[in-house]
Amino acid sequence: MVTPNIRSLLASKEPVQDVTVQGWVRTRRDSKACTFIELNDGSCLRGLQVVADNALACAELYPKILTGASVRVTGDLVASPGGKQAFEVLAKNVEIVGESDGTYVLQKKGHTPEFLRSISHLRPRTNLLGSVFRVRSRMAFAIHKFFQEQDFFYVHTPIITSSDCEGAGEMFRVTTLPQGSAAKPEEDFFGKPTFLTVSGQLQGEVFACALSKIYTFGPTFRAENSNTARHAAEFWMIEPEMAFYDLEADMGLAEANVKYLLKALFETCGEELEFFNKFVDTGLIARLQHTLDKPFQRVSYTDAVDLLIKSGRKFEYPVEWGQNLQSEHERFLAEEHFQSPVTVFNYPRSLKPFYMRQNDDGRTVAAMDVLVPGIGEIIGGSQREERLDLLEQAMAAHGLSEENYRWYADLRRFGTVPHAGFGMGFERFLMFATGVSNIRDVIPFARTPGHAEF
RNA sequence: UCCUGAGUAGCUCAGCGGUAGAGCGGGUGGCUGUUAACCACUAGGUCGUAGGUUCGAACCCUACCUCAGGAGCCA
Repeated sequence: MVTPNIRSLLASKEPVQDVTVQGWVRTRRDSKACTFIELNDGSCLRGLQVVADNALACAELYPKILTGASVRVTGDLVASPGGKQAFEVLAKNVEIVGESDGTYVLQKKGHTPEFLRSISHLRPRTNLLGSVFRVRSRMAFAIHKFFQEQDFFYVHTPIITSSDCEGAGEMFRVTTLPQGSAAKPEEDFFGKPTFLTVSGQLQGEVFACALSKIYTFGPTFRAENSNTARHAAEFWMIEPEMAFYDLEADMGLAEANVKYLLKALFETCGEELEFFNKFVDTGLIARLQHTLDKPFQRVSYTDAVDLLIKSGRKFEYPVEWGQNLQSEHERFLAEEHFQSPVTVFNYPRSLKPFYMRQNDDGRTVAAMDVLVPGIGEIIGGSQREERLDLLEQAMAAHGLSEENYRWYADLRRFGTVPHAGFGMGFERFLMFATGVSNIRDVIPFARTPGHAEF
């Protein structure tokens, strides 16, 4: 039996005879002649009010309809005399599909995100997490639309890899050898050391140098012992890679990508946005609208350093050309100076991995980071070094073996082309889009140091 | 990993040296087209764990655990 979801019923313009609706009870209120059940099936934020008369044969069940129970209701969708909803279901019959009891912990009142994290199996039933995960799904779809509409091909890069996207971070080892085994890597399952991928970029470049424009969108893994609200050991990343793109075009695509997603957000998640704006972050909608309306700011790393020095602001970490921009610096740029997302480009060569394209000044590379207010970096990218001699120099300087990266150098040996790409942290984007301040609350089941529940 | 703060009822919190409290949630009863419904009664606690100080510790001290915020690393 397939029954209409609550979203479609609430969208109705007129009464409907004989509907069946199923969902979970959010709350029940008794009245003299009837009981009111607020039903939610996750199809949308709002619930459906069910009015069940005490004269019905099923009335004896009402006391057992506690918060969290699943029920099936048949009745008519009618105009509601109550002020808070246009339509409600006047029940002819109510069945309990699955009971709940007084130990069900979710209440109609608010819960802290910290508590909800401890019940990840129940939290999708809350307004907050339900909204987050509806948004997550729609944004994932919008990402595919954005790239597919521009003739990008979706490439499935490997999860298990033997190559290290140098500079991306610590890797999780994948092995079938018993714990503490003294066996050599050659005796392991793959005959060599293997890891969970930290990035699909290098393999993405392979496909960009064949299909021209590609993107990956999948899980990536970092074994960093990072304990912050912005880091997870398992997260999803979007990584486009484009042949015949320079840094300028790369930055343009990154900015267009963010704007496209925000547009889709406003079009498909209006109800959820209103909810976040009310209960999570009261400045959210204004900030997102502002981001959508105005062009992203761009500033070179060198100009950004000047700007920070001239700001007169006292920073905990000194600002000096050649040093990484610290969180406080990035925050100053995005939140105070530009008050909008800002793309910082042309970073010192010494700070960046081997594959980034050397600029003519000899001391910077064609790298870029997109910084957004409140989150910091959500996108990092670069034009890749397409000149074989310079790539080999860079690999040597980073102590990488020519043997392991021969396939990567081959892309430059045979029909090399300028190309570029970037990586966007999907959860980072979701935090920006929802105002939710902890990455653990935009991932269904978060994996962080010390935690891999469920 | 480092710094700071916090752990009291199922949940959110008050109490901060002298008999363990409220709201919500649960139970019982009442009222009512209700909508964070309302009113009354009721059950529910080794005050994170282990030590210590004190006549007496939820409260002060120490260690550990957990969580949060900030930092580093990054997406």
